[in-house]
Amino acid sequence: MLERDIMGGLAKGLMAIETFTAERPRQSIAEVSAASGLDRATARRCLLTLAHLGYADYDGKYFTLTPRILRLGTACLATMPLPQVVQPLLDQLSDELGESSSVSILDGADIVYVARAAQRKVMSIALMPGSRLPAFCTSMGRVMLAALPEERARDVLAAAPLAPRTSFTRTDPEAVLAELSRIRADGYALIDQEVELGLRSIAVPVLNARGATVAAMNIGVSATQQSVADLVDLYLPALRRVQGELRAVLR
Amino acid sequence: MLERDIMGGLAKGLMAIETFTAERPRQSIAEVSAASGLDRATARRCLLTLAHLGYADYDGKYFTLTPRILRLGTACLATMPLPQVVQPLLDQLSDELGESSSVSILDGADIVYVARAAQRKVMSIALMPGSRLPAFCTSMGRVMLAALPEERARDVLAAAPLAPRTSFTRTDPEAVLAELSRIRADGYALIDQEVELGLRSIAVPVLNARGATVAAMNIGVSATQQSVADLVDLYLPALRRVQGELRAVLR
DNA sequence: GTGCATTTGTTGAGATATCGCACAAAGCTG
DNA sequence: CAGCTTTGTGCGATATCTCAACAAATGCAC
Repeated sequence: MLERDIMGGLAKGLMAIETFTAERPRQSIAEVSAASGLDRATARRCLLTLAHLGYADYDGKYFTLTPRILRLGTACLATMPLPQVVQPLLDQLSDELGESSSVSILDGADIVYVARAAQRKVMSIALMPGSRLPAFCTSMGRVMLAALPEERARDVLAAAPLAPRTSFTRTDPEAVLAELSRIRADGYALIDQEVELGLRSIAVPVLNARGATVAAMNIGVSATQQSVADLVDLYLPALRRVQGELRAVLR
Repeated sequence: MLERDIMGGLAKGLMAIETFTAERPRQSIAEVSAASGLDRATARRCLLTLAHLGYADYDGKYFTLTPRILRLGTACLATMPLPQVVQPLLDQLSDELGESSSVSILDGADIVYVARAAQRKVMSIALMPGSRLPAFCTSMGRVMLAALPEERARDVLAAAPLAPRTSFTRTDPEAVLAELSRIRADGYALIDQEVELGLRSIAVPVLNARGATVAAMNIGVSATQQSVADLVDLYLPALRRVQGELRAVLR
């Protein structure tokens, strides 16, 4: 923390918050200290401050985050015009095709769902706005990686370990990079059971009026019911249509 | 900030983050300073810290929050077993009735949506997990207020100004308190266009195995299509059924 | 249980960083 | 260019951080 104009206390507090995950929803002072690398005394003061402000609960031993924490994130979700704009279009698209569709944005090596219209349950995990998946093995993630300068995409792929999620997952960065250049040429990405067995998905970029990629939009289908060719023949045209509608609306 | 073990820097930073709303997605240093009450120099350091950590973007003039902020909240969302548990039941309920249903929890004087299965668009505003509405005028909010000790509910109603959202909104705390005792007796809450014109809604508490109210679940319908009697006759039984299923599952 | 080793929560003091104020610099506007 | 608003920057006062020590709690072997 030697840089001027950087507040160490804020950075440490946010680090402490991020140590709370689905696997560790309740943590003691020492656990937060170990997970964050903060001194126990510092972790303790962060947590007491969070409790004092209502962002955390404290039972004398363990801390848990309260829903108040969500205010920090929702300000950002509400900030983005995207969810409001795309939700009705997504609903319509999903109804029309009878399949789930979603819009997500890129955050580092993850995609973050910002809107979703679900139909049947193809996936085992429940996706909702705010949910995250790795970018490298998802159709939407690859679309957004393809929109980055090649060097940036390479950095993202090098930073994460590319953990396989199924036997189909491509884990070689070079193979993914090659796929990205195909995506750039074709304007869409297609994955076949790389995220989850039985799930195929096709995605296109969501472009703004200036042609910049601001998000990605996909349709996910059951591998047992739809072939790869179906995805391109049946669903790509619909995605392209909504892509055009969105492009006209987004500033 | 004279209290021991309270970190002023963290508190100030979180305040700065909370000044970002849907109405003010992009803010300058002076705007954040004015909105938060922080000194400009302090607001500047907070914002630069957030930008340095990747929680905010800075174009030299305006700051915007990045999706990275969502990590803080998603840890909490993922923490709660509720969303994953209720989503499938909510989907089924919503399909069966052809109406939107939601589950929310109480945070202070607000309800926070944690899961939602949307059908037609009755409401003008888009609701999604993380969205907030005032508790006093919503069916789910009243269900959860009714579950509090009377004194706590009185505090909540006294703290907020009870701003009317439509001409139907009840803004007298005593009237709402009387309604709460009716809700305690009947086990459900019903609102008629108090949140938005044309919207009626009925809600029941989501109880855990020990009978404690952990959330609320509702169904919202168009006032032009469903009478108040319909809500009780047609939809309450379905809500009660799901309530029972949930109670068996929730620890 | 008892004794011992380890972990955890808390407290204190010096070193260090931040806060808020005042002022300088830089844009805007007419 | 004057007047106003906003942003950037030293500086003393003040609060926090780090590190250590210590007490309480916990775990464990027997």
